[in-house]
Amino acid sequence: MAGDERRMQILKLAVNLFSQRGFSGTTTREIAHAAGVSEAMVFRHFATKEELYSAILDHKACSDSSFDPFAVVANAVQRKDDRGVFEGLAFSALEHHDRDPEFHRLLLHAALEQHALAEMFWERNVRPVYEFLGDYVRQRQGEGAMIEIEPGVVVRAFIGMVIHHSLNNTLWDPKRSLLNISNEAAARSFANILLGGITNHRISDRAANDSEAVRGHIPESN
Amino acid sequence: MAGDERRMQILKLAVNLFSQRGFSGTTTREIAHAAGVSEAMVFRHFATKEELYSAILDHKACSDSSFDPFAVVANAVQRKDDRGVFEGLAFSALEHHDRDPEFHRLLLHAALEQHALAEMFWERNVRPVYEFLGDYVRQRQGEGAMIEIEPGVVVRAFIGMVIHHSLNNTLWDPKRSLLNISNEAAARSFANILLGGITNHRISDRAANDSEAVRGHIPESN
DNA sequence: AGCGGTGGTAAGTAAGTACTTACTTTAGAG
DNA sequence: CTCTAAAGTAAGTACTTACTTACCACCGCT
Repeated sequence: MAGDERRMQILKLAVNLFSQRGFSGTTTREIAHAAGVSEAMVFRHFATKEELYSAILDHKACSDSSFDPFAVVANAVQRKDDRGVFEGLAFSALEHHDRDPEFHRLLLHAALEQHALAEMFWERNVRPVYEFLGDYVRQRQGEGAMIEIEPGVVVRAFIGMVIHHSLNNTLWDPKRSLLNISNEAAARSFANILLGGITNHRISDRAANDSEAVRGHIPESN
Repeated sequence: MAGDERRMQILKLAVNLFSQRGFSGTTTREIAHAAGVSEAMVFRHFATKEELYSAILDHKACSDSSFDPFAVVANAVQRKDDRGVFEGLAFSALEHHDRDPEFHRLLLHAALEQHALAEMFWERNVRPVYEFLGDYVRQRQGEGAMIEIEPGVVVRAFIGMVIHHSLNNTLWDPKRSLLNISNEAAARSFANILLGGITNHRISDRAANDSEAVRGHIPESN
């Protein structure tokens, strides 16, 4: 087997193991065995276990990405199609996660282990989305299309819905016993909730933003 | 030092280490050293490393809980105070997570490692909340107070906002460089978004549930 | 045929790893 | 003070870990 081919094969098998057991839970022997070669072969292609791990995260997070959130929503943003923006983003993110469930686990492991590449991923892939979406919300607020609310919290709420849904599907409830719903339906519902809420207000009573009714049910209010 | 006292001390120190490095990333020697005793002492109190780990998860998830979501919202549920229910729940969950950030990490590690107690926690602590909130939404829909939408997806969306926010604060962005907001404000905003959405609809145009505009921007629509 | 480079391994090594054993110290009851 | 039970440890054991070394087999090239 050619060098590059074997390298890729080891990498692929290692992804699988690291995503299931984490860095320190995976042994180089297991990786070698899974790839059907001796341990020495692994160490010919990757100087250390850490280097193999980094190569994986690097490969997954950067090169192989294949998911460009900006391209997905560019069209809708230009047309100021709020539903298009949020629903499109949610749908493509959910699809991406479905296509590569290992990545989510891998990333969580890396973040928990405080691996440098997890922070890099955050800075390079997450922060820009937050800022981009935040700007969009701010713009739409300026146009009077959206209520006055801290844009950051809107973005957090929406990304929360989407990521948490993926996290449930891959980690907590892979059988989907709690909620079994297509990505289309989920994306549509999340966008609907964000944009319209769930209460049946025929006349918008949004003005009462800090309604009195809320107070008093929150323990330790300050 | 008395037996129970030492046992508790070891447990406490082990929580800290396990939450930071996970099960296989933490050595019994580190635990012993952190507690200021010899390894033999750890194994006198806990037969195996696994038993210590389970004792921690058990202790954290069950006994020490100190967070009863049902008690928190019972009052608001009875009064059909939607904002009270969701804001109260969000706030107390966020406060709880703030008070015990190690637990979130611990739980994630356990889930990634597919530890049996993670599933148990899910079944005993998460599923009931989903079902309870789902029932509440269903009831309010029956009363015409909420739009017709799968209750499960509403609950998922809301819990997603809250949990994802906590996850960001403890794991991804502990410096809160992306969003620095009090738990009160976050809970209020999340509840507002869920209940009212963010668009500035003076007249509710919610009827157009499956608006045509959305289609066509979603890649691979089936 | 001979030769060098590449793909491959068996058999190491030194430093951990979880867990044990055999032993000493301490504190409190009679 | 004496006896005992529990708190505590130093120094193991058997095994695993990441990583090396020394060597083999094949294949294209002159």
